[in-house]
Amino acid sequence: MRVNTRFTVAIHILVLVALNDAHPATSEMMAESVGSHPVVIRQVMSLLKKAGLVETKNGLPGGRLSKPQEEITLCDIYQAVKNSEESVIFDVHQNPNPKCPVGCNIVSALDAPILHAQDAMENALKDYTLKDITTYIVEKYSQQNK
Amino acid sequence: MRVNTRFTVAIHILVLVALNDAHPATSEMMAESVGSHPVVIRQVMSLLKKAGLVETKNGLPGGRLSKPQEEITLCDIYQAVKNSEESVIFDVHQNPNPKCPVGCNIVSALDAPILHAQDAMENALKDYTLKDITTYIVEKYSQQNK
DNA sequence: AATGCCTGTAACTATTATAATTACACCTTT
DNA sequence: AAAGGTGTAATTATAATAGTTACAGGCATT
Repeated sequence: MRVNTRFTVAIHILVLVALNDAHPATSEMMAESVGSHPVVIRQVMSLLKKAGLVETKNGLPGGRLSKPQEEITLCDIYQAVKNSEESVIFDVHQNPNPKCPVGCNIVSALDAPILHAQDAMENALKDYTLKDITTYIVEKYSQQNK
Repeated sequence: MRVNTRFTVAIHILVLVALNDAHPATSEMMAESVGSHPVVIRQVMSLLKKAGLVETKNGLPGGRLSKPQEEITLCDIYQAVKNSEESVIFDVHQNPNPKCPVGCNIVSALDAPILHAQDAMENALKDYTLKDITTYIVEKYSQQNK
């Protein structure tokens, strides 16, 4: 698997939880759907839980959404799984020369633009809710089985 | 140094080129300002050259901008240094289970939102030009030396 | 209350992207 | 021709992150 997939894995998990019809899926079953490892599922689930998007009970398989699907945006999910390292899309190079007029000011010069880009990205993610994703998947699937 | 810093290194280089006052900087000098290795500078420079943002002559130190600073947006720079891998902010998990209704459709379900977020980010980068960055740096530096 | 199945999480390993570096052919100026 | 630079391929080192192991603890069924 590639890097940085926690975000899409989180969406995948939430779709499974949302569509879960009374058959609580274990982390092992979810891992099979996602194509990953049960512990990865539990780790991501833990982040989603901390963010208040999902509720689980220790020892019991599955979980359920804390809010209606329509109220969970992809931005909420993104913020749930991002860590502080990733909190900004771009990393600024670490060791610019403080003795150079450019080197000593490049980092602060880039603050605003990078934040602006980050905000724009997160706002764009607010245009989609979990409901949009589940709806797409359910419709696509029913077409495929027509 | 951290990952993914090509973008900010590229900006740093272009600022040096833009502010370069008749003293062509070698890749070694630039590397000292950036806090990196001369070859990294040449590699990034090569990408900027391919993107038509900068002109250099083999064998000769330094280079010069192909366009006025006002016409080079941070988006232009971003697109110059991104590779196809990074062309999308988020990687989708690679092995969703094709036998699962969710697994077989999650990737295409995420296409639109991810592209939307990517576009929003790139558009936000268009709000800043190289001129904005150099102006900020020059002003900040002159304040510091008042 | 005991067993079995599950979660939660810490800790470790493997993988992989990317920065750093080495090496060298080729260009330019003196 | 010599010195000093670029361009780029190839290799190594580093670090982020996915995968995995291990295990303590919760819950339900018996």
